[in-house]
Order: sequence, then structure tokens, then C-alpha cells
Amino acid sequence: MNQQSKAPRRFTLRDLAESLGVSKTTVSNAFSRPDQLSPELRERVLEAARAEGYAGPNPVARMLRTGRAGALGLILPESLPFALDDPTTSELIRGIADACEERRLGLLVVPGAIRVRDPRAITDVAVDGFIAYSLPWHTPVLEQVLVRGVPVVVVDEPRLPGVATVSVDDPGGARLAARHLVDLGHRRLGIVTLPFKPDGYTGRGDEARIAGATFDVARRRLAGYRAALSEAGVESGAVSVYECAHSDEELGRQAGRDLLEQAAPVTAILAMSDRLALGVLAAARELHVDVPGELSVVGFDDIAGAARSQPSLTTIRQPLRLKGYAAARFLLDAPGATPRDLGAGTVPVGGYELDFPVELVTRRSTAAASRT
Amino acid sequence: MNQQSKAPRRFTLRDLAESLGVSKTTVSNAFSRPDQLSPELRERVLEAARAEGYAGPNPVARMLRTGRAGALGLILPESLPFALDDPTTSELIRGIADACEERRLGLLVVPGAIRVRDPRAITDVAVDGFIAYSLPWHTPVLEQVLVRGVPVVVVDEPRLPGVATVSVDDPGGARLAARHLVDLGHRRLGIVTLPFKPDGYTGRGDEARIAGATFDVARRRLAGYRAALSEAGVESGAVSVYECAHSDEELGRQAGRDLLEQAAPVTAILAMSDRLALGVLAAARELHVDVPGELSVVGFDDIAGAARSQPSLTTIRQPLRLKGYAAARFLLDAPGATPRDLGAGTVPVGGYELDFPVELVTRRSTAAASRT
DNA sequence: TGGTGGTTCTGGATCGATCAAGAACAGTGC
DNA sequence: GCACTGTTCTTGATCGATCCAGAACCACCA
Repeated sequence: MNQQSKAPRRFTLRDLAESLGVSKTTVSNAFSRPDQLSPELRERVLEAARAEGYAGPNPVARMLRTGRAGALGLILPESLPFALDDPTTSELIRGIADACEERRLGLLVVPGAIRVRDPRAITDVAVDGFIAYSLPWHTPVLEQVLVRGVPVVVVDEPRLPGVATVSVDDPGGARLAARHLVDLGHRRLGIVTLPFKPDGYTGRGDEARIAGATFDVARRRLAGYRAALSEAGVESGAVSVYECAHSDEELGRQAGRDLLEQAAPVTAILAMSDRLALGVLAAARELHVDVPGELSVVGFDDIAGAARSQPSLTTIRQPLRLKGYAAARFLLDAPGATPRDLGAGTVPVGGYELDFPVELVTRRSTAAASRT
Repeated sequence: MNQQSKAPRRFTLRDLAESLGVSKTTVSNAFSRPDQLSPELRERVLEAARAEGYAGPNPVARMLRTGRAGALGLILPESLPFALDDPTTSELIRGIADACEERRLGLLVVPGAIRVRDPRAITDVAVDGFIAYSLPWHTPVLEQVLVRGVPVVVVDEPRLPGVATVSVDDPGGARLAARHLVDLGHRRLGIVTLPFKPDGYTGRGDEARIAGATFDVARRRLAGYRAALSEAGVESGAVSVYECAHSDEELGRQAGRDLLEQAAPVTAILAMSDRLALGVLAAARELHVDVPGELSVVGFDDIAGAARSQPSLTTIRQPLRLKGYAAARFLLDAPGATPRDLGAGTVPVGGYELDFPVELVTRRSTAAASRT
């Protein structure tokens, strides 16, 4: 048995060239650069390819030579099923997909970045650049990207010096939300936060945790809330903080119950996401607390469900889809360069950070404080 | 100026080997096969790599050599934003993602297969195999995959001889649905269908279109409905068919209005998807037609929203997530082989086709026919 | 002394394409 | 007849790794 190898060696471009008596370059050109050879010869090559069952150049070999992978990598903090459940994340993905389709690029999802420590999740993957979404500081997978030197754009967090970041004005948005409530006369407030650390903790806010926060968004939004409140003269003792491990309705409901059942219940709640706010509304319903009569609630994000809730949710609108689109465009057009207008209207630019503005959307979940 | 090339040539594994005075193989082993060299040398290599800023082997070069891409391709009929809007598709993606995460593989999305004719969408992409979802016959992108000889698993459609297909018992499910209605005494029925062709047509069913259908799912479900109805002696003239270009609530609503406003309105509607059925419920609400009092509605899929609708929807449950999981596992474990048990319970297997069973879920949207 | 076995490391071929430089040839204008 | 410009095609190097076969070395035992 002189069987050299089990697989009989694939039919390659070289084989096709030989069987036709032309050079490899010619065959390559027939597929990839039609203007470099006569139409007749090209047709002859393509015909022979069809006959031999050769379906065109191997993409990996081409990538190696050209250096382009034809795909964008998307690094998600949690698993993909989780991302699909979250309106914020899926809206962001829509924006990224918009840009990818414009450029005819694939989108390669690398999920579970918070959990996965294996660098091979990154090193094994062929992409032209990564978009990293909502990660805490010191995420191994992200650090792997950074050291590998592949172009990256971070969306939202972490804010790293020298790394392009697309985000929104979190502190400003938080200020708007808090300001709205104090303007309505609220003085006993609760804050329901996104996680400060990726350790799964849910419960009363703890100043030590807050000080050691590794999620920038929670940190920045909290800072915004607190700035507005202290400007309005609200003593910080009157503000309870409840931290949720994830942005979902169930944890928001838990937080809402906690804040409403405490000794001196709050008259208004600031939630760092709409999903959390929706959970707070559910808690209020359960406890027969009228919104907005007895309780005002402000969310953050303005997801589709915010306008449809009972009552509809006052919230801070951020351009989620545009954020995704801008991040992808920025990655594709200006790898390593400074941000600039992305054809998406006027965009505030500061160094490597591109923060979209946010706005307060007033709906039915907020009203003037009744009991003082 | 003796500047040979603009880019100063990347620092590669070979450079690291030379600067250390060891062979390339040794460096390669340090990264990829730790048991092939002494721990001391390995540490020395890794340390030098860190010092030089070398972040490990280039994934593309590795792929070329090893032949594995570390990612699965997912071919979607429409754009990704569209897929994310559709509970059926996103549930399928969840299942695929489950399998990918188990195997630590990336998921590369190739969207817009119906529209995109450019074969480069496929040829430019490095994956170990494709999952093609819900495509019509003669989709160029899919044919490109087939001729390229990359492993493929089709989910739902098209059913192609010799190509592994993961799907459900569509005709059986449709029979169950229709049977349920005739058992309840309904004799004047309407059918709201998924598209028969990818040409964007929405409107009354046309036998010519049906005969020339290129979407297998619509064809097979319709066949199932009709089989059950004719068995029950319902004259086909009493059954109006309305075709929708997409599976969404708005088109379902249009279809519902059409069927309810016709001269001899129907007493029951079979919808080929839950989203369409939900649209029919909306139409009934608008027209003040009571469901299930005056109209019974049966959907297909059992998406999450089916149980939550007003009234809750009787439907045919299919294991969407499992279907995605099974397709991915099949692709990974048995490329080119015949299907087999996938660790997901007993699964009916027939040649290259793996059809999961479906079941009727009876809820509040169906009741006995009142007016005869 | 020499044979055997086990580590540890190396050299060179190889994966399948693209690309730069140049050869061959035809056509054009003077 | 010559230089010049294009077009068309080819040669050989290159992208950056992995992998196979074997060299070198050490230890052990007969």
C-alpha cells in the first residue's frame, strides 16, 4: 500500500493552472482580477474550474497573503443567548450589522468575554478588528486583543487610555435624569444600579464596592446622579443604592421591592437601565404603589419597551443602533486614527473618545412629588 | 532612501525564534504544544515573546496549515437586524450559539442570502462549515457553498438531496393544527401562509404560485393543512389562502382583515407562524371579532409571545433552540456522515434528514365553531 | 561497549494563495 | 526601422505558521 495520505490532497489553484497549461497568477487573476487577462482566457479558466469542481481560491490562503480577513469580531460580555435577550445589546448589534452589510463583511461573535479566560478565544480567530462591548477593567480577552495589536474599538466600557471608545454622555444623562426628579420635588430617592463589578453581587450598595468599581458605565452614571442630587442639596443619606448583577427585569423588581419596603420608602427611583426600571414598575404594581402618583421612575436607554410599558417610562434616550454603527465604521475607516464625523450627524469628538449626546424623554412614569 | 516597504514587516514567530537562537518549531510548540519542550525553555520563549510584544501565532497562518478555522458560518435569508426581530430566528441562533460555546467556536454571520448574489460573501469567509437557514431553492450563496464542498447543514429549507437537513415534521404539524380545527367543527377556514417565493408578494393565494413554490416550509405546511382538511371532507373551495411575504405581525394583520372582511368570513384561521397568528388576533380585535367566540386561530412555532398574547395562542410547538443546537452539533461531529442521536433525546432520523417531532399546544385562541 | 528508549530540539517541506517585476508580443507614431 | 506604450501572461518570492522525520543527548541496563 503506497497510500501517502488519507486525504488525496485537495484540488488547488495550482492544479488547475497546470491542467490548463497556464500560470497560477493567471488563474488567480481569472477569479480575483478580471481586468488582468483576456476575456477568452478567463472564460476558459472559469470553465475548467467548473469542470474540475474547483470553487475558487481558498479564503484562508488568500487572507494570509492579503492580510485582510473580511470579518469583524464582536466581543460580548456574556453569552450570545443572553445578548439576544437584552434589547440594548441587540440594538447595538443591529447597528454593527448595518455597517458590516454596507461593507459586505461578516460579523464574528466571540461571546462570554467576562467569563472566558482562555486567550485562544481571541488568538484563534481571523478578523480585521474587534468591537468590544461593555466589559469591565482587566478583561483577559480584551487585554489579549490589545497586546495582539489588532484594531479595536470599545463600546461603552472599559475606557482605556489610547483605545478608541464609542459611548454616550453617561454622566450627563444621569444628571438629566436626577435633575428631572429633583425639579419635580423629590427628595427621598433610590438608585438601582448596573453592576459595579462582574462578580454577580446583587444587593444594597456598598461604598467600598462603588469605590472599587470596574464597570465604567455604572460608575459614571452613579457619579452623574450624585452630582445632580448634591447640587440640588439632597443629602446623600437620603439616597439608597441597590446594585443589580445584570440588567434585567427580575433583578429590577427585586431592587424595587427592597427600596419600596424599607422603613422610609422612596418617592422616586433612578434606574440605570430601562430593563431595571421596568422591573421597578413591576414591583410597584405588586406592592400597590401607584406610579407616578406615589412613585416616580426614570430609566436609561429608551429601549422599545419603554414607550409601551404601563405606565410608559420616562427615560434617558441614547442612540444605541447608531452607537454600534459608528463603532464599526470607525473601526473600518480609521483604524488607529482619531475619531471624526461618521456621516451620522454632528458628533462630539474628544481624542479617542466619541460620546454621543443623550436626551431626557419625559413620559408617564414621573410626576411631581406628592408627599414631602 | 533605501526604505524597502512602508510597513516594517511584522514581528513573526520566526523573528522570535532567531532572536532567541532556537528553531521556529520550538517557539511554535511553546505556544501550542507545551508538552513538547522543557518548562524552562518554554518560559524563556514566552518571556521573550512578552518582551518583544509578540502576542502569539498568527491565526490565519495557523488556519492555513491546520485547516481549521475555529468558526461556524451562519447563512441567514435576511439581514441580521431582521433576524434579531424575529423570535423564531433568534431562538434558532441561541441554539447554534449553545453548541458554539460548548466547542469554543466563533459564530460568523453571513446575512442577506436571498438578496446577495455575490459569491464572495461565501468564498471570502473562513469557517469550518455553514449552517444555512430557511432559504428558497436556487439560492446563489448556498449553491456557492455546495460547489465549494464545505460542510453544510441546512435548517428547515431548502431540502436538497444529499444535503443534511435539520427540520421539523412540517406536514405533520400542519395536519395537527388543521385537524384540531375541524374536530372543533370548523368548516369555513382561512390559511395565512409564509411566502411561497422570495419575491415580496403579499395577497390572495394563487394556485400557480403555490405550484411553483420555492420555499419548502410553506409548501409542506400547506400540504399538511390541505391533507387534513380534505380527509375531513372540507371542500377546498371553502378554504381561502392568503400569502404573506414575511413572517411578521403587520402582514398577519393584513391577512386577517382580508379573510374576515370577505363575503363569507371564515370561522377559523390557520397561520403558518405565530407572528402571523398574532397579527390575525390584532385584526380580529380591530374588527371586534371575538376570539375564540367567533374566530379560532392556530399558529405555528410556539414562540414565547404565543403564551402571553390576548387570548393566548393555540399553536404547534417546534423545538427551535434544539434545532439550532442539533444542526451545529451535526455539522461539527458528523461532517458528511449520516445523522444520529445528538444527545438531545431520541430523534427521528431518516437518511440525511433529521426531523424533530412537533406537538399541538392548546390554549385559548381556539374553541368549538358556534355558527355553522 | 553497545544497544535501547525517551526527551528535547531542529531543518526543511508544506499549506494555497497573492504580488512585484519583468518577458513577450502587438500596435502606433514618427 | 526604432522607440514607445499597452496588454497579456509568467516566474519566483512571500505571507506566517505547523508538521514530519530525524539529530543530539542522556540514562539505563545487559
